[in-house]
Formats: sequence, structure tokens, C-alpha cells
Amino acid sequence: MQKPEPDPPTLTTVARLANVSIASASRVINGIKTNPETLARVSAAAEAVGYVPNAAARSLRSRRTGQIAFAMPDVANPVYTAMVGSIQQVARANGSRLILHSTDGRVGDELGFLADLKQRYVDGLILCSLEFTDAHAEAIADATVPVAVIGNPTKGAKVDTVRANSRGGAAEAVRHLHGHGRRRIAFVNGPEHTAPGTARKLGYFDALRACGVERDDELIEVADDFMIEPGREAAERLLARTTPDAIFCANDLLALGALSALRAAGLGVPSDVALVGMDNTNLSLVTSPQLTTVDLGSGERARIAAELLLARIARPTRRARSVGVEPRLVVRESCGAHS
Amino acid sequence: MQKPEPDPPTLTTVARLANVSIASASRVINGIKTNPETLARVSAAAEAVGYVPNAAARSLRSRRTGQIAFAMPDVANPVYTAMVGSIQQVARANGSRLILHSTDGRVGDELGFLADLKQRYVDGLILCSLEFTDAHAEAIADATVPVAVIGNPTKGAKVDTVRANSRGGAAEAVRHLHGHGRRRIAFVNGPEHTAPGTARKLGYFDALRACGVERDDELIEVADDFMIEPGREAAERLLARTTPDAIFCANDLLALGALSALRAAGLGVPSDVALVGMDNTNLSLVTSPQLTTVDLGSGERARIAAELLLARIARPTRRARSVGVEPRLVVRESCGAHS
DNA sequence: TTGTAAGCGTTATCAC
DNA sequence: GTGATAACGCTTACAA
Repeated sequence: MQKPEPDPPTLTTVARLANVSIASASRVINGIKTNPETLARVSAAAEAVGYVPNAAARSLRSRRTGQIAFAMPDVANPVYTAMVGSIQQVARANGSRLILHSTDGRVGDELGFLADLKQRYVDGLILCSLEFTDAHAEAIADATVPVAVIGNPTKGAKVDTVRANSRGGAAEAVRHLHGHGRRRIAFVNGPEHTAPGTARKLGYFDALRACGVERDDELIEVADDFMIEPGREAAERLLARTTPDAIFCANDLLALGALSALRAAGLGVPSDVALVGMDNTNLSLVTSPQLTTVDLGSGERARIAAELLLARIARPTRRARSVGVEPRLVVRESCGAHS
Repeated sequence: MQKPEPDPPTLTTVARLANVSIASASRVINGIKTNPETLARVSAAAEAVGYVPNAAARSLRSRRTGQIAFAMPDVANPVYTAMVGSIQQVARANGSRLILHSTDGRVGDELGFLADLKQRYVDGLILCSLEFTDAHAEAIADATVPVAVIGNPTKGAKVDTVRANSRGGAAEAVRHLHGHGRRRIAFVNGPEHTAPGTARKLGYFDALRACGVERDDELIEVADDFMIEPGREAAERLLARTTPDAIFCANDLLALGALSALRAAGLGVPSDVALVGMDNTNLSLVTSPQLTTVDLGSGERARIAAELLLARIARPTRRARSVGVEPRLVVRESCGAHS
């Protein structure tokens, strides 16, 4: 059986077969009210030839692609995959496809994707940026399609935004440690030039102040990246010079690294050193002890961002909205729950 | 400052500004050889107005979208996010965008995406299917764009394929356990109607036979899903009726669940019960003890699938290729490495 | 209600 | 080399 490979049927094919104009065929396909008889004829014809509308032609005319994009730092990080899942759901419910861009946190890549929007291959973009610069604000301002930001845009930026309160969350984590009798509370942070790095450090200080604990820079260590291995290395450096009775890590991955360093140093968790992470990734459930952490609502923030974006795509003139999602402490074995 | 919101510049805009025909403008934009002077004029004009070609118009004419899609069971599963990462890289190097579809392993969804290809919103699809049916083969056969499958297509299906050898990998895992003196080797499987479920069970039997160990159905337990919680429950059922000296789990997530059940039962790993998982997800590094596992080359398989797909998009008439990726045992603390 | 026809922004085939 | 011009497949005034 040789492939005949006939060109795919177009509206013209259908119209001809149904003996109507291509306009009528189009109306039927788009569910616009028509005479029952033509409707029947066209539907039958479409069915018969297996007609499916061509996406490119449709977008060209309608100026809608039915696609949205999500630009995120790292496909392998559970925080972001949680976001992908939420966005996927919203998009699908909306009949939209999802394009995934990976930025590795590089500002240049983010700006590149923003610029590419001019190609109009999507109806809008959700940008999850770790480091929002003026260049971002500018690029968004002259983007031709709506953008929603998950993160912390610069002050002036007029853009739909979903923020986490990671400063507050960090403070809550540290207060929790203090509440459990810890007094030498160390802090393992990620790169401090990032928005999360900055905010979480401030939260750490906030809590120390609130608890009346004096800040001790010896207890602070910065990892190269918000990842497991850098977390382990940072914790090793920390433990080489001092022994805290608690470590707050700026995210779960760092905490996993720290856990491994603590174990290697023969320190018990939480008996010797309590440990709290941040993000409530599914990783925090698989460690032993299970990790106490702060849920910053990644999935929910992404869902909201997607909804804001779709709303703006529908009504581009709405005023920019900014939504905050509050953190939630999740107490597990590494501090607070009986292990 | 009010937004003037001028329509985005088109080729016509550029051509007019450069005082050339739109054909010449097009040539310059597409890097087709032209007189240096017109080239300069057009480039300058394009630059001046910030011209960017419209994706929809381009695809309509050229019948190329510059997009590929990846349909996978679960965005949150590290095995698949590893695949996403690889595909993303290949796509990007090729100048293609990546569309992500999530199927939750539902056959109906997979078939739906296959059918949607007729809209031609992508140049091709990579399908990672857990359960490949005749309907899949049929849908692929009359798809209008190339498809590459990661998994095990039915025999007759003419489609580019990348297979893992999970049967062989499972056998290797079990032989490894046997080699470390384990004789009561239990097996926690996922749903057996899936391709991985079937293959891994066969591998388990293969190894028992090879090692001269008699098969004991009491040592086999099936989880509802390839996830942590079902894994824990299955392991609990297993431990309620017998005590093995090793458990082989059909993937890492199941192994994490089993680990937690073992811990709850007061059994030491690997002292009392050795444990081996499968997939070599990054999760296997964060447990304590770290998990011995079998790497089925997810990232590599995805990379190969992407390359096969792009190759076929470039030359649609090539014969279908089938590539196998061999498993690799990764020895860590839960069996074989000193903990 | 239905048909005619004008684009949407490109690319590609022609003559020139 | 360059410029008209005809598609690509569809939506949508507007006219009938």
C-alpha cells in the first residue's frame, strides 16, 4: 500500500464538497449560527474528509495563536515544575497550548524571549525571573503581547505581577527555630544579588531582631547557586568554623545539601542542629528526617499568574494587577515535629 | 505619555521605508544574496522600525512552524523533567520552540494530541507513552507531521523510536542484589498493564532464573501508580506478610516510598534490607542512605528522540529508525557502596 | 441566511 | 538583482 499523501483538506475542500461557499463552511466550523441544512451538509463534508483547521492560517487572520509561553529558570527544579503543572492546567482549561522556555536564570535569555514576543508566536508570556532589571521593565513595556511576572518587578513597571512574601516566610522560619529554643541560628543563603537571596536575608535579619538575638556574621554563609551541591559546600564551610544549633536555608535544595554536610559531620538533625528549608518542594518529604520548610505557594502563584495573563489577553486594557501570596510554615521532623 | 500603539511594522513598512519592493525586503531578511546597497538600505530600515517577522504569516507560507511538541505523562516526575531538559536543549540549538503537553498517562489524551497534529501547529511531536496501543500506531500513521516515540511501540508501527532496556536493567539490579548475598529479593512493581511494569517484572524473573533463585509470589507487590505514596503502601503490605532481605523497586519513586515503610518498620537499609530503585532520578541522591538505582538514560533517550525527530522533519522520507539505550547500574549506599 | 471578496504578512515564481 | 504578483488557509465586512 503506497502512500497517496494527498494534501490535507482545507476549507475550500469542505465547501466544495458541501456545495456551499467557503464563508458558510467557515461559519459552521466556527459554530456561528447557520441554516440547519447547510450546517448538516458542511459538518458531514468536514467529517468525511477529516477536516482540521490550519493553525497558522487561523492565527494570521485572527491575530490569536492560542499559545502562551512560560519562561522559567530551570526545568529540573521542583519549584518550577510545580509552576509548569499549574500553568499547564489553566492553559488547557482555556484551550491554550503551553510553550516552555528555559532561561537558566540568565538575564540575557529572559530579555531575548521578551524581544521574541514581537514575532507574535504566542498570545502572552509568563515570566518567572529571579532578577528583575530595568531592562526587563523596558522590554515588557514595548512587548507587543501581554506579560505576567512571577517575582518582583522594579517599582515603576506596569505589569501584572504575582509576588511571594519570601521575606516574611524567611522570618517565620527563623522565628520558628527560635521558638524551639534555638539561639545560634545559622543562615545558608543563595546568591545575594538575586531577588530571593536579598529578600530571604532581610527576613532572617527581621526575625533575629524580633527575637532579640544579636546578628552574628559568622553564622551566615552564601552558596554559589540555589542547588544541592553548593548548599553542601556552603554548610561545610560554615561547620568548619562554628557549630550552630540550627540552620535556616534559603531553599529546600540548599537544605538538602546542608543535611548531607551535617550528617557527614556527625551531627544529628534535629537533635544537634535543627534545619528549616524553603519552598516546600516534594523533596522535603523524602529526606530523613523530613524537612520543615516554608511553602511559598509556587503552584498557586503560577496559577494566578496564568489567570491574570489570560484575563489580560481577553481584555488588554485592564489596569495592571499585583497579587501577593502568603507563605505557610510546614512543620516536619527537622524542626518542630516529633521525629 | 500616552501609548500611540502603532501597528507593528511589516515587511511592507520596511520595503516602503527602504524604497525597495517587498520581495527584496524579504530576501534581505532571509539572508538571500542581494546587491550590497539594497541590503544596507533594507537592514537599516528594518532596524529603524524594529521589524520582526510575523510567525503566523511565515508558517502559513513556509509550512514550517519552528515548533515541536513533547507529550509526556507527568510534568512533576524527575524522569520526565530530565527529558524536557534534553529536548529543550536540542530544540533550542535547532532554533525551535518547545510545546509541552501533559497526558497524565491517559491514552485518550495521547491520541488527542496525535489527532491535533493535523492543525499543524508544530513540525513534529515526541511522544513518551507508557502504554502504546494499536490506536497509537494508527494515529501516528495518519498524522500529518513526523512523530518520534520514546517507549515501546507495537511491532508493526513504522515510527522513529528510542527504547530503554528496562527489562535488562531490572535484571541487572536484581543480579546486583543477589551478588551481595541477598536471597529473599522482593519486587515492588507499578501497574503491570504499562510497558515499564511488564518489562521490569520480566527482568526480575530473568534475574531470579539466572541466579537459580526460585520465584516466590509472596515477595511480589504491585503499587497503584509509579509514585511515592503508592510505593509506601505496597511496601507496607509486603512487610506485613513477610520480611525480605532486599527490595527491588520498579522506579525510584516507589523506592522512596519503600524506604519510608522500611524505616517505619524499624528495618535498617541496607543492613537488614537492601534497596534498589530504577531511573537514577536526582531524588536518589538526597535520600539517606543514598539509593542504588539503574539509570535508564532518560536524558539521553530524549535527546536522541529529539534528534531523530528533527532529522525526519528535515528529510521526511528516511526510513524509520529504532535506537536502544542501555541501562547502567549506579551503585550507592542502599546496596553495594559502603554507607 | 448566504455568497463575494478583501485582506492577514509572508515567501516564491516569474518576467524584466 | 529586482519588482510585480500569486498564493498559503482562513475570517469577516459587506452585499445580495
